[in-house]
Amino acid sequence: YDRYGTVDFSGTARRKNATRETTSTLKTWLYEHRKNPYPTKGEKIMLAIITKMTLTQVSTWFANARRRLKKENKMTWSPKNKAGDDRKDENPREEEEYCTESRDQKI
Amino acid sequence: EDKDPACPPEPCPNTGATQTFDWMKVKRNPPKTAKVSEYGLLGQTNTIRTNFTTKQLTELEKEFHFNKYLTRARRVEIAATLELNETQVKIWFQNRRMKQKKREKEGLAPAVASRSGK
DNA sequence: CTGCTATGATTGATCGGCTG
DNA sequence: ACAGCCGATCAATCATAGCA
Repeated sequence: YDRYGTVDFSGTARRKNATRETTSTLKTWLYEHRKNPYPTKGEKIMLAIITKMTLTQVSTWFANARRRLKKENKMTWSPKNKAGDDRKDENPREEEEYCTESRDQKI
Repeated sequence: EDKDPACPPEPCPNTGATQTFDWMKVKRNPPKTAKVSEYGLLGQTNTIRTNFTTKQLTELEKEFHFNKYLTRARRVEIAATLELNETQVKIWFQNRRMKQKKREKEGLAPAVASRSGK
């Protein structure tokens, strides 16, 4: 459809949410690589096969997941609820003085 | 490499530690589609994602159908006609090419997953 | 049934690398 | 030197799924 020309036409790509197994696989990979959650093309293909998703969907999933995580800056997604327990992240942790890297404001 | 035999349906690692990895700190430069508004200052005219009008998109799409790549001259022409930056036109074409490629690749071999047919 | 949030997809634009 | 392209990713947003 046309990027929001509101041309919605009946039946066009019914976006379906991923199944639990699928998200579980992706989340596991993401967590195990939380230091560098950027799967290579080969890894994406592997994950795509395992989850039966397309390469694009896997890429999109990771892109969205990464952004979400970054936005919340809190890796607390896994359980996110269910049983009791949960939120608990005090400490705004804003230390990290602005490191040295900074955009040289080339005068 | 690769150790993940069981792979329980639940990562459930939660260490509580809200670590912040460097990839999370990556900030991108804000789009600087500077266009110097005719209205003078008024804050940076744009710093945001420009929204192409339907007309502009239609023209761009039409041109794209004509040729996938633009020449400098053509780009200048189009930019002027649509009131866009040459850069915006250039970027639009690049993105459009990538989009097309992706589409082809995908719409031409999605059902590879064995038959499981249904 | 209603409202809201989680999530998949789209797209203008950036980043780094490569090339003519 | 250097601009344009590619591939990947970002960031903001749209639209819908799905649950309270």
